[in-house]
Amino acid sequence: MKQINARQTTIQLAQTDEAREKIALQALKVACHNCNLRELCLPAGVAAEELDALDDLVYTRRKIKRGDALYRAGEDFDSIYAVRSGFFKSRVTTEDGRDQVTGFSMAGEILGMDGIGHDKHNCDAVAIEDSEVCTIPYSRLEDLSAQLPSLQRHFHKIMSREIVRENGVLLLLGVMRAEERLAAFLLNLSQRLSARGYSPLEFHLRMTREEIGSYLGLKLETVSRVFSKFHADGLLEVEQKYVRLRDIKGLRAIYSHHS
Amino acid sequence: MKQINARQTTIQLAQTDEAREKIALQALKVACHNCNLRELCLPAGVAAEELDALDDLVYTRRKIKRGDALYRAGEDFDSIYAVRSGFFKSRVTTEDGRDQVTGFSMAGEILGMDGIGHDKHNCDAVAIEDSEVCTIPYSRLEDLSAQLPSLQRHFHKIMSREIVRENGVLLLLGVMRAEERLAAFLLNLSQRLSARGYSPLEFHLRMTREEIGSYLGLKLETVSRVFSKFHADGLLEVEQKYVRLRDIKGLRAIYSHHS
DNA sequence: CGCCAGGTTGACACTTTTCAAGCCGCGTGG
DNA sequence: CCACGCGGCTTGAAAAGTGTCAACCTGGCG
Repeated sequence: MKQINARQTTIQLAQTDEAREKIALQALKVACHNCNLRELCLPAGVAAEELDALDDLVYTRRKIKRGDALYRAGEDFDSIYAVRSGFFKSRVTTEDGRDQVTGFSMAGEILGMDGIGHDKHNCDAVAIEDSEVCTIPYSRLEDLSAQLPSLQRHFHKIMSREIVRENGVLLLLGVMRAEERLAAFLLNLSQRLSARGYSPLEFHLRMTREEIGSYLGLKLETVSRVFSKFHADGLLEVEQKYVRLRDIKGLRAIYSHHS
Repeated sequence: MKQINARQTTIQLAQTDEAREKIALQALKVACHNCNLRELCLPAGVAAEELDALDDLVYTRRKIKRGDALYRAGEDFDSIYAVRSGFFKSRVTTEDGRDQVTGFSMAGEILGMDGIGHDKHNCDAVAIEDSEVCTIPYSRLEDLSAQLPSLQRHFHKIMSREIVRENGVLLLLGVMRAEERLAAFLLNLSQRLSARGYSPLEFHLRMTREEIGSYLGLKLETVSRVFSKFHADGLLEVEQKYVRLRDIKGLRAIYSHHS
């Protein structure tokens, strides 16, 4: 209903520049309830009859070129982002310039929640391939989630899951050895790709060895060596960025049995 | 206003057992607007005239003995908790039993947000000294924050800050060396104690070397050695759990200059 | 008063890093 | 279309940092 009203408005104004711009925005605008990422993204759990209201939430998509930042640490926060397509890394940096990749984000995942607490972003989000995001103005999300309990509930879940995810990475960095870390990383990637309809057994890594290493708290040479060892042990095949998992159970054993 | 109504109700029922229990609850009940932790805790940022409504939120305090768990991984989630007094550690555990302390919580800090995402707690919260918490039923928090924008906003900030805090720990575990980790830990502790009116320069560690090590991704022997080295370098005095920081700038230099 | 958890210190082992050399493959420009 | 260059990857050898194991100390509690 709201959508129809919006369309009428743009038709009324169709003669002006402002209107042309508005039409362009309309074209860009993605109805969440038509989006194939619906079940993975912010609208998951929002009642179908309330989905229309979400169209007020997502105004614009934005394309980010490989290597460019969606946002950087220190920038003012005003929106969170849903990844439409592509791949991002998030990273934090020490005063003296060393950095740590804190996560990789793929389609349907939400970025930018680090900015809410202090109205400034705390980390960089960098596209590691050409990507597209939906921009969700935070003030609007606040308003809307006060009205839609299911949206509020799901947004809380998304933030909480980010905390849980980071707990997992802490475990990785705090107690696991190099082989366990890489096994955990590959299994996690496999599971998430699988949830998006890709093969869980073979995929292209979008990130470099250095980025994997930064995420896992290892140097790129160590990552490379562990890949080679996994290959030698018949657990996987690896050729540059292409990976084929040959023995998922073997990988799982490494990751959970402490060698 | 709501508080007065509640009191009247208890008086009406004062003859029954049920009522006696209710009176006990009333006595336990802490009005957030009388709590000296107000500015650090969930009510921070909630408008004064709305503080009364928070009394509906916090029903009960609960005492937790040193060594006991406030909640454990896998338990059903239904409340978050505000630390009234005492000290907690949070920890996650691998399948094969190794564990990682993910944080220490002191008065005014919020625990349990890991449970929202999957309706189960993801980690253990264990008191490391006799402690007391305010129980905040999550369903009530949801309802109330839909009505009080300032509460919603502040709760989001608290969750976001937890994400930011964990980003910091990731940096610690991912790129820092033992001395930097311990320096960062001590400076963080000093700052938080200072915010609570304690001396930033001398304090008692509530946790063992092993717990510090688990948090920092180090073995207890390494923690002990680094303490000894800091002492030898004139940065601090340490005697068992008592610590006196002698050279804050020196500690900061270690933590930020990568020596 | 004695026991025991918690802490310190030393010697040695092991994992991961560092430094170095060389290879591969992709994209650009001639 | 091919040659070239460079980022990204692999591998080796040596070094560094932290872990492991063990002995001993200390202080608080029963």
